[in-house]
Amino acid sequence: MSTQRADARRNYARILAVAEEEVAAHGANASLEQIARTAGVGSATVRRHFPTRRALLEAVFHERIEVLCARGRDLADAADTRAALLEWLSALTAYAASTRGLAAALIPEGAAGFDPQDVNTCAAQLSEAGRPLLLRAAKDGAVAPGMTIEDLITLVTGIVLATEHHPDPGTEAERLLGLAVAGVSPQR
Amino acid sequence: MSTQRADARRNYARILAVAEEEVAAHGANASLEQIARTAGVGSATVRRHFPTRRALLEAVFHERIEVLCARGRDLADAADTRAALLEWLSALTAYAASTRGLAAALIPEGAAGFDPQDVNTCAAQLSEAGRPLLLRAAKDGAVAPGMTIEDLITLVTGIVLATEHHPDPGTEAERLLGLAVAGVSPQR
DNA sequence: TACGATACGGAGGACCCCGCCACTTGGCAA
DNA sequence: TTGCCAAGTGGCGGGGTCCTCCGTATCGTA
Repeated sequence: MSTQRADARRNYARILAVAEEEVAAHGANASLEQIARTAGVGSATVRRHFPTRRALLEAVFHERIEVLCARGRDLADAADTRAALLEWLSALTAYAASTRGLAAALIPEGAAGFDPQDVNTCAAQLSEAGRPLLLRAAKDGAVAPGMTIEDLITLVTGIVLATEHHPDPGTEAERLLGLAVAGVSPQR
Repeated sequence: MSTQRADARRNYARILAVAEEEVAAHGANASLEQIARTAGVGSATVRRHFPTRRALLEAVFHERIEVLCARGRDLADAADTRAALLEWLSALTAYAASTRGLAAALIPEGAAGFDPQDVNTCAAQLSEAGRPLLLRAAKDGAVAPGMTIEDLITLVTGIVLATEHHPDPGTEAERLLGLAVAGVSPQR
């Protein structure tokens, strides 16, 4: 491993750093060209390290996502399983809403998304982190049956996507999440 | 009114027709250039009739949306107010999920969206149609208080956006809607 | 029929993504 | 240390889009 040349690794890091800022500033489809320019490398180099835009986005968000995963692990043995799940969802929502481009990176690829060894995908990473919380809560009967962690993440992603425009995306997104959690119109 | 020249009106119609197909085929950001080409007009003409991409999308979906509004009116005096609201939401979801680009057109503009006389916006149109249903249901205590029709539409939009990729977007979107309606984890 | 406002569309600039390919450079072996 | 070769680089060109400007054609009317 790491049979990579030293300069290649340096460039990788440089590009990643610049990409972080650029994505934060201009959202999910920041100009790759621009990133290359301010990183001081050719555009081909960017494409070499990150063959697709998604690859770049995922790399950018990877460590950030890790924080959420850690949070999930912390909550894994909380006393109140329902509260734990909800808190994690809330954290996810807040985080996605405050990080430009993250939601877009979470929604699966265009095609009937099955690509080999995509385990490191941000979405998969999050699923791993959240699934235990959902399972525990389900065992306590706190959530509707037949619900998967992917459902929840998709829901959150959607909410964040639809509120990105809003003056205050964060609180708006959390409001809608609360709504969905409580139920728009639960059975009586 | 209609002080428009005849050829202008013809072109408008042609462009709109082509745009419908093109958007259906390639989603919300179909190539305006391409639309102009297959409509047999210059790209400037497209931009003249529809200054912004949103304007074009809204024109494309306007009549389609009207169907949903009519449905809302039909449901306005149903006996079961809750069922009426839910059915409308379901119809909206199904419709948005099966019509490429619609969801994208529903999410408000990038900037802190306040543009004058935007009453004819698709979103506003839908709000008008759905609000009575929500109000009636709320009066019967069937929905959580403090919820606006915009909230619901945003929720649906988000769900559709996040499921667009899915092999079967329609059923997936409706599943998630059902989930949100029933509540992910309602209070006991 | 002639004229003026209205509408058209092509050209050109700016940007972007993408693939190719000749060149440089880093790291290993002698 | 030196030399070599693969790994890595970046610039260039092609194709595409969006957008604006401006000379020109056309419509509708006087």
